[in-house]
Amino acid sequence: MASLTPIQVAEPPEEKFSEYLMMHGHRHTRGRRDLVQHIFSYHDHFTADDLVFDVKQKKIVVSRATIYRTLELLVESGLLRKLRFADRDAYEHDYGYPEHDHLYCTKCNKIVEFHNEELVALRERVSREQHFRATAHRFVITGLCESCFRAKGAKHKLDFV
Amino acid sequence: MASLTPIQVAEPPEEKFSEYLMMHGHRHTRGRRDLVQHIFSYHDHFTADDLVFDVKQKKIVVSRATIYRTLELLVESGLLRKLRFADRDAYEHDYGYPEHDHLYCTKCNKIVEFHNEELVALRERVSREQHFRATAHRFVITGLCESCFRAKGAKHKLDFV
DNA sequence: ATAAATGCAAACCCTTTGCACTCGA
DNA sequence: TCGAGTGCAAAGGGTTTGCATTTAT
Repeated sequence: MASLTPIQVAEPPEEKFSEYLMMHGHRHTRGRRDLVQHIFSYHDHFTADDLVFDVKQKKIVVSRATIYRTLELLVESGLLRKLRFADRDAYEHDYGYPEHDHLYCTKCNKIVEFHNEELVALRERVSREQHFRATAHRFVITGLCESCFRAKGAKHKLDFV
Repeated sequence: MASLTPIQVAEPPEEKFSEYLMMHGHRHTRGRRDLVQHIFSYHDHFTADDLVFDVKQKKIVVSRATIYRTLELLVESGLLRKLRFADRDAYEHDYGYPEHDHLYCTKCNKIVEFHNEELVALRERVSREQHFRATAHRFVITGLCESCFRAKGAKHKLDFV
Protein backbone atom coordinates (compact mmCIF):
# COMPACT_ATOMS: atom_id res chain seq x y z
CA MET A 1 0.00 0.00 0.00
CA ALA A 2 3.11 2.10 -0.01
CA SER A 3 2.27 4.36 -2.90
CA LEU A 4 -1.06 5.68 -1.73
CA THR A 5 -1.82 7.89 1.18
CA PRO A 6 -4.24 6.39 3.67
CA ILE A 7 -7.54 8.12 4.11
CA GLN A 8 -8.27 9.63 7.48
CA VAL A 9 -10.63 7.28 9.24
CA ALA A 10 -12.61 7.87 12.35
CA GLU A 11 -11.83 4.63 14.08
CA PRO A 12 -9.22 1.94 13.90
CA PRO A 13 -10.02 -1.20 11.91
CA GLU A 14 -10.05 -3.37 14.99
CA GLU A 15 -12.85 -1.28 16.37
CA LYS A 16 -14.76 -1.26 13.15
CA PHE A 17 -14.57 -5.02 13.06
CA SER A 18 -15.81 -5.24 16.61
CA GLU A 19 -18.82 -3.24 15.67
CA TYR A 20 -19.47 -5.39 12.69
CA LEU A 21 -19.32 -8.53 14.77
CA MET A 22 -21.59 -7.10 17.40
CA MET A 23 -24.11 -5.87 14.86
CA HIS A 24 -24.34 -9.31 13.36
CA GLY A 25 -24.49 -11.32 16.52
CA HIS A 26 -21.02 -12.71 16.08
CA ARG A 27 -18.56 -13.23 18.86
CA HIS A 28 -15.40 -11.42 19.44
CA THR A 29 -12.96 -14.24 19.84
CA ARG A 30 -9.29 -14.40 20.50
CA GLY A 31 -8.46 -15.69 17.03
CA ARG A 32 -10.41 -12.99 15.27
CA ARG A 33 -8.90 -10.29 17.38
CA ASP A 34 -5.37 -11.54 16.84
CA LEU A 35 -5.87 -11.91 13.13
CA VAL A 36 -7.28 -8.47 12.58
CA GLN A 37 -4.57 -6.94 14.63
CA HIS A 38 -1.92 -8.77 12.69
CA ILE A 39 -3.41 -7.97 9.32
CA PHE A 40 -3.75 -4.29 10.01
CA SER A 41 -0.38 -3.88 11.61
CA TYR A 42 1.75 -5.62 9.02
CA HIS A 43 0.19 -6.49 5.80
CA ASP A 44 0.08 -5.14 2.39
CA HIS A 45 -1.34 -7.61 -0.11
CA PHE A 46 -1.40 -11.11 1.20
CA THR A 47 -2.90 -14.51 0.68
CA ALA A 48 -4.55 -16.87 3.11
CA ASP A 49 -1.41 -18.92 3.02
CA ASP A 50 0.73 -15.94 3.95
CA LEU A 51 -1.38 -15.61 7.04
CA VAL A 52 -0.98 -19.26 7.90
CA PHE A 53 2.74 -18.73 7.76
CA ASP A 54 2.77 -15.46 9.68
CA VAL A 55 0.56 -16.80 12.35
CA LYS A 56 2.86 -19.72 12.91
CA GLN A 57 5.80 -17.32 13.20
CA LYS A 58 4.03 -15.17 15.68
CA LYS A 59 2.74 -18.14 17.61
CA ILE A 60 -0.80 -16.92 17.20
CA VAL A 61 -3.11 -19.88 17.53
CA VAL A 62 -5.63 -20.02 14.72
CA SER A 63 -6.28 -22.83 12.33
CA ARG A 64 -6.30 -22.50 8.59
CA ALA A 65 -10.07 -22.92 8.66
CA THR A 66 -10.47 -20.01 11.01
CA ILE A 67 -8.22 -17.91 8.86
CA TYR A 68 -10.39 -18.51 5.84
CA ARG A 69 -13.51 -17.91 7.83
CA THR A 70 -12.22 -14.71 9.33
CA LEU A 71 -11.08 -13.43 5.96
CA GLU A 72 -14.60 -13.85 4.74
CA LEU A 73 -15.92 -11.80 7.63
CA LEU A 74 -13.34 -9.13 7.01
CA VAL A 75 -14.44 -8.85 3.42
CA GLU A 76 -18.09 -8.72 4.41
CA SER A 77 -17.41 -6.04 6.94
CA GLY A 78 -15.62 -3.92 4.38
CA LEU A 79 -12.23 -4.06 6.03
CA LEU A 80 -10.61 -6.11 3.32
CA ARG A 81 -10.97 -6.41 -0.39
CA LYS A 82 -10.52 -9.73 -2.08
CA LEU A 83 -8.66 -9.78 -5.33
CA ARG A 84 -7.25 -12.39 -7.57
CA PHE A 85 -3.66 -12.41 -8.76
CA ALA A 86 -2.03 -15.25 -10.56
CA ASP A 87 -3.78 -18.32 -9.25
CA ARG A 88 -5.02 -17.51 -5.80
CA ASP A 89 -7.04 -15.07 -3.83
CA ALA A 90 -5.25 -12.09 -2.40
CA TYR A 91 -6.47 -9.55 0.08
CA GLU A 92 -5.74 -5.93 0.67
CA HIS A 93 -6.84 -3.33 3.14
CA ASP A 94 -9.96 -1.65 1.94
CA TYR A 95 -10.98 0.32 4.97
CA GLY A 96 -8.90 3.42 5.25
CA TYR A 97 -7.50 3.31 1.74
CA PRO A 98 -8.66 5.15 -1.32
CA GLU A 99 -9.97 3.42 -4.42
CA HIS A 100 -7.12 2.29 -6.56
CA ASP A 101 -5.95 -0.09 -9.23
CA HIS A 102 -2.84 -2.20 -9.64
CA LEU A 103 0.34 -2.73 -11.54
CA TYR A 104 1.55 -6.28 -11.28
CA CYS A 105 5.12 -7.35 -11.96
CA THR A 106 5.09 -10.85 -13.38
CA LYS A 107 8.67 -11.43 -12.41
CA CYS A 108 8.88 -10.48 -8.76
CA ASN A 109 5.11 -10.51 -8.16
CA LYS A 110 5.27 -7.04 -6.75
CA ILE A 111 1.99 -5.20 -6.68
CA VAL A 112 2.00 -1.45 -7.01
CA GLU A 113 -1.07 0.63 -6.51
CA PHE A 114 -2.16 3.74 -8.27
CA HIS A 115 -5.15 5.93 -8.42
CA ASN A 116 -6.36 7.59 -11.56
CA GLU A 117 -9.39 9.78 -11.76
CA GLU A 118 -9.75 9.38 -15.48
CA LEU A 119 -10.23 5.69 -15.09
CA VAL A 120 -13.26 6.20 -12.94
CA ALA A 121 -14.71 8.57 -15.51
CA LEU A 122 -13.90 6.16 -18.28
CA ARG A 123 -15.62 3.34 -16.48
CA GLU A 124 -18.75 5.42 -16.17
CA ARG A 125 -18.68 6.45 -19.77
CA VAL A 126 -18.22 2.93 -21.06
CA SER A 127 -20.92 1.61 -18.76
CA ARG A 128 -23.34 4.19 -19.98
CA GLU A 129 -22.58 3.46 -23.60
CA GLN A 130 -23.16 -0.22 -23.00
CA HIS A 131 -26.27 0.25 -20.89
CA PHE A 132 -24.55 -1.41 -18.01
CA ARG A 133 -24.88 -0.73 -14.29
CA ALA A 134 -21.35 -0.87 -13.01
CA THR A 135 -20.81 -1.74 -9.40
CA ALA A 136 -17.09 -2.37 -9.48
CA HIS A 137 -14.16 -2.75 -11.77
CA ARG A 138 -10.77 -4.29 -11.88
CA PHE A 139 -7.87 -2.86 -13.77
CA VAL A 140 -4.50 -4.50 -13.60
CA ILE A 141 -1.56 -3.50 -15.70
CA THR A 142 0.76 -6.45 -16.07
CA GLY A 143 4.40 -6.22 -16.96
CA LEU A 144 7.77 -5.65 -15.39
CA CYS A 145 8.69 -3.25 -12.66
CA GLU A 146 11.73 -1.13 -13.28
CA SER A 147 14.25 -3.30 -11.47
CA CYS A 148 12.99 -6.51 -13.02
CA PHE A 149 13.10 -4.88 -16.42
CA ARG A 150 16.69 -3.86 -15.91
CA ALA A 151 17.63 -7.28 -14.58
CA LYS A 152 15.92 -8.83 -17.60
CA GLY A 153 16.81 -12.46 -17.06
CA ALA A 154 14.60 -15.25 -18.24
CA LYS A 155 11.34 -13.73 -19.36
CA HIS A 156 8.41 -14.82 -17.38
CA LYS A 157 5.64 -16.22 -19.47
CA LEU A 158 2.36 -14.45 -18.92
CA ASP A 159 -0.16 -17.17 -18.37
CA PHE A 160 -3.39 -15.28 -18.32
CA VAL A 161 -4.61 -11.78 -17.88
CA MET B 1 -17.39 -11.59 -29.58
CA ALA B 2 -20.55 -10.15 -31.02
CA SER B 3 -19.90 -6.51 -30.31
CA LEU B 4 -16.58 -6.12 -32.04
CA THR B 5 -15.75 -6.37 -35.69
CA PRO B 6 -13.24 -9.06 -36.52
CA ILE B 7 -9.92 -7.97 -37.92
CA GLN B 8 -9.05 -9.02 -41.45
CA VAL B 9 -6.58 -11.86 -41.13
CA ALA B 10 -4.47 -13.43 -43.80
CA GLU B 11 -5.14 -17.03 -42.93
CA PRO B 12 -7.77 -18.99 -41.06
CA PRO B 13 -7.03 -19.99 -37.48
CA GLU B 14 -6.90 -23.66 -38.36
CA GLU B 15 -4.05 -22.95 -40.69
CA LYS B 16 -2.26 -20.76 -38.24
CA PHE B 17 -2.46 -23.51 -35.67
CA SER B 18 -1.10 -26.02 -38.16
CA GLU B 19 1.89 -23.83 -38.70
CA TYR B 20 2.43 -23.45 -35.02
CA LEU B 21 2.34 -27.18 -34.48
CA MET B 22 4.71 -27.81 -37.33
CA MET B 23 7.14 -25.15 -36.20
CA HIS B 24 7.31 -26.69 -32.78
CA GLY B 25 7.60 -30.31 -33.76
CA HIS B 26 4.10 -31.13 -32.62
CA ARG B 27 1.77 -33.43 -34.41
CA HIS B 28 -1.38 -32.50 -36.15
CA THR B 29 -3.82 -34.94 -34.65
CA ARG B 30 -7.47 -35.58 -35.16
CA GLY B 31 -8.41 -34.27 -31.73
CA ARG B 32 -6.54 -31.03 -32.13
CA ARG B 33 -7.97 -30.45 -35.55
CA ASP B 34 -11.52 -31.10 -34.40
CA LEU B 35 -11.16 -28.89 -31.36
CA VAL B 36 -9.76 -25.94 -33.21
CA GLN B 37 -12.40 -26.19 -35.83
CA HIS B 38 -15.09 -26.36 -33.24
CA ILE B 39 -13.73 -23.48 -31.21
CA PHE B 40 -13.38 -21.19 -34.17
CA SER B 41 -16.68 -22.02 -35.73
CA TYR B 42 -18.89 -21.61 -32.73
CA HIS B 43 -17.44 -20.10 -29.66
CA ASP B 44 -17.51 -16.85 -27.97
CA HIS B 45 -16.12 -17.00 -24.45
CA PHE B 46 -16.00 -20.49 -23.11
CA THR B 47 -14.52 -22.64 -20.42
CA ALA B 48 -12.79 -25.99 -20.63
CA ASP B 49 -15.94 -27.52 -19.27
CA ASP B 50 -18.03 -25.95 -21.99
CA LEU B 51 -15.84 -27.73 -24.47
CA VAL B 52 -16.20 -31.03 -22.70
CA PHE B 53 -19.93 -30.60 -23.05
CA ASP B 54 -19.88 -29.43 -26.67
CA VAL B 55 -17.59 -32.18 -27.70
CA LYS B 56 -19.88 -34.78 -26.27
CA GLN B 57 -22.80 -33.25 -28.16
CA LYS B 58 -20.94 -33.23 -31.40
CA LYS B 59 -19.59 -36.71 -30.85
CA ILE B 60 -16.05 -35.48 -31.23
CA VAL B 61 -13.73 -37.86 -29.44
CA VAL B 62 -11.33 -36.04 -27.15
CA SER B 63 -10.79 -36.53 -23.48
CA ARG B 64 -10.90 -33.80 -20.93
CA ALA B 65 -7.13 -34.07 -20.60
CA THR B 66 -6.63 -33.45 -24.29
CA ILE B 67 -8.96 -30.51 -24.14
CA TYR B 68 -6.89 -28.89 -21.42
CA ARG B 69 -3.67 -29.70 -23.23
CA THR B 70 -4.94 -28.33 -26.51
CA LEU B 71 -6.17 -25.16 -24.89
CA GLU B 72 -2.69 -24.58 -23.60
CA LEU B 73 -1.29 -24.93 -27.10
CA LEU B 74 -3.89 -22.59 -28.47
CA VAL B 75 -2.92 -19.96 -25.96
CA GLU B 76 0.78 -20.43 -26.70
CA SER B 77 0.17 -20.13 -30.39
CA GLY B 78 -1.70 -16.89 -29.92
CA LEU B 79 -5.04 -18.17 -31.12
CA LEU B 80 -6.74 -17.92 -27.78
CA ARG B 81 -6.51 -15.70 -24.81
CA LYS B 82 -7.00 -17.07 -21.36
CA LEU B 83 -8.95 -14.99 -18.92
CA ARG B 84 -10.39 -15.52 -15.55
CA PHE B 85 -13.98 -14.80 -14.65
CA ALA B 86 -15.61 -15.78 -11.41
CA ASP B 87 -13.87 -18.96 -10.38
CA ARG B 88 -12.59 -20.58 -13.53
CA ASP B 89 -10.51 -19.99 -16.59
CA ALA B 90 -12.27 -18.75 -19.67
CA TYR B 91 -10.99 -18.46 -23.18
CA GLU B 92 -11.71 -16.17 -26.05
CA HIS B 93 -10.52 -15.83 -29.60
CA ASP B 94 -7.45 -13.69 -29.74
CA TYR B 95 -6.36 -14.22 -33.29
CA GLY B 96 -8.48 -12.18 -35.62
CA TYR B 97 -9.99 -9.99 -32.97
CA PRO B 98 -9.02 -6.52 -31.88
CA GLU B 99 -7.78 -5.70 -28.40
CA HIS B 100 -10.64 -5.19 -26.08
CA ASP B 101 -11.84 -5.24 -22.51
CA HIS B 102 -14.89 -6.62 -20.78
CA LEU B 103 -18.08 -5.88 -18.99
CA TYR B 104 -19.19 -8.74 -16.83
CA CYS B 105 -22.72 -9.22 -15.57
CA THR B 106 -22.63 -10.89 -12.20
CA LYS B 107 -26.18 -12.07 -12.53
CA CYS B 108 -26.35 -13.79 -15.89
CA ASN B 109 -22.58 -14.09 -16.35
CA LYS B 110 -22.82 -12.43 -19.70
CA ILE B 111 -19.59 -10.99 -21.00
CA VAL B 112 -19.70 -7.95 -23.24
CA GLU B 113 -16.67 -6.64 -25.02
CA PHE B 114 -15.70 -3.11 -25.76
CA HIS B 115 -12.77 -1.27 -27.11
CA ASN B 116 -11.67 2.09 -25.86
CA GLU B 117 -8.70 3.97 -27.19
CA GLU B 118 -8.41 6.13 -24.15
CA LEU B 119 -7.83 3.13 -21.99
CA VAL B 120 -4.78 2.18 -23.97
CA ALA B 121 -3.45 5.69 -23.64
CA LEU B 122 -4.21 5.70 -19.96
CA ARG B 123 -2.37 2.45 -19.48
CA GLU B 124 0.69 3.91 -21.12
CA ARG B 125 0.54 7.04 -19.11
CA VAL B 126 0.19 5.26 -15.81
CA SER B 127 2.95 2.83 -16.70
CA ARG B 128 5.28 5.64 -17.55
CA GLU B 129 4.53 7.46 -14.34
CA GLN B 130 5.22 4.32 -12.36
CA HIS B 131 8.32 3.35 -14.32
CA PHE B 132 6.68 0.16 -15.32
CA ARG B 133 7.01 -1.78 -18.58
CA ALA B 134 3.50 -2.83 -19.39
CA THR B 135 3.01 -5.90 -21.50
CA ALA B 136 -0.68 -6.45 -20.96
CA HIS B 137 -3.61 -5.31 -18.95
CA ARG B 138 -6.95 -6.47 -17.80
CA PHE B 139 -9.91 -4.24 -17.29
CA VAL B 140 -13.22 -5.67 -16.30
CA ILE B 141 -16.22 -3.65 -15.36
CA THR B 142 -18.46 -5.68 -13.13
CA GLY B 143 -22.10 -5.04 -12.58
CA LEU B 144 -25.47 -5.76 -14.10
CA CYS B 145 -26.41 -5.79 -17.74
CA GLU B 146 -29.51 -3.89 -18.66
CA SER B 147 -31.93 -6.79 -18.58
CA CYS B 148 -30.64 -8.13 -15.29
CA PHE B 149 -30.82 -4.68 -13.83
CA ARG B 150 -34.45 -4.37 -14.86
CA ALA B 151 -35.25 -7.84 -13.60
CA LYS B 152 -33.58 -6.93 -10.33
CA GLY B 153 -34.38 -10.01 -8.29
CA ALA B 154 -32.10 -11.24 -5.56
CA LYS B 155 -28.94 -9.21 -5.72
CA HIS B 156 -25.94 -11.24 -6.52
CA LYS B 157 -23.18 -10.77 -4.01
CA LEU B 158 -19.95 -9.71 -5.61
CA ASP B 159 -17.35 -12.00 -4.21
CA PHE B 160 -14.16 -10.56 -5.52
CA VAL B 161 -13.03 -8.18 -8.21
C1' DA C 1 9.74 -47.71 -35.97
C1' DT C 2 9.42 -44.53 -32.46
C1' DA C 3 8.59 -40.38 -30.21
C1' DA C 4 4.57 -37.70 -29.42
C1' DA C 5 -0.29 -37.67 -28.14
C1' DT C 6 -4.04 -39.66 -25.79
C1' DG C 7 -7.16 -41.44 -22.09
C1' DC C 8 -7.84 -42.72 -17.66
C1' DA C 9 -7.74 -42.05 -13.11
C1' DA C 10 -5.18 -40.38 -9.60
C1' DA C 11 -2.88 -36.38 -7.90
C1' DC C 12 -2.79 -31.41 -7.03
C1' DC C 13 -3.85 -27.14 -4.95
C1' DC C 14 -6.53 -23.84 -2.95
C1' DT C 15 -10.63 -23.43 -0.53
C1' DT C 16 -14.70 -25.06 1.86
C1' DT C 17 -17.19 -27.96 5.10
C1' DG C 18 -19.13 -31.66 8.54
C1' DC C 19 -18.74 -32.68 13.00
C1' DA C 20 -17.39 -33.09 17.75
C1' DC C 21 -15.33 -30.18 20.98
C1' DT C 22 -14.55 -25.55 23.10
C1' DC C 23 -15.49 -21.13 24.67
C1' DG C 24 -17.56 -16.40 24.73
C1' DA C 25 -21.53 -13.79 26.30
C1' DT D 1 -25.67 -22.40 30.05
C1' DC D 2 -25.64 -23.11 25.16
C1' DG D 3 -25.18 -21.63 20.63
C1' DA D 4 -21.44 -19.63 18.01
C1' DG D 5 -16.67 -20.54 16.93
C1' DT D 6 -12.84 -23.66 16.37
C1' DG D 7 -9.80 -27.40 14.71
C1' DC D 8 -9.24 -31.31 12.31
C1' DA D 9 -9.36 -33.87 8.54
C1' DA D 10 -11.97 -34.95 4.76
C1' DA D 11 -14.43 -33.29 0.75
C1' DG D 12 -14.90 -30.13 -3.27
C1' DG D 13 -13.96 -28.42 -7.76
C1' DG D 14 -11.16 -26.97 -11.39
C1' DT D 15 -6.84 -28.24 -13.46
C1' DT D 16 -2.71 -31.06 -14.08
C1' DT D 17 -0.09 -35.31 -14.50
C1' DG D 18 1.97 -40.34 -14.50
C1' DC D 19 1.75 -44.05 -17.14
C1' DA D 20 0.37 -47.54 -20.32
C1' DT D 21 -1.60 -47.48 -24.86
C1' DT D 22 -2.42 -45.50 -29.35
C1' DT D 23 -1.10 -42.91 -33.31
C1' DA D 24 1.16 -39.62 -36.56
C1' DT D 25 5.11 -39.18 -39.20
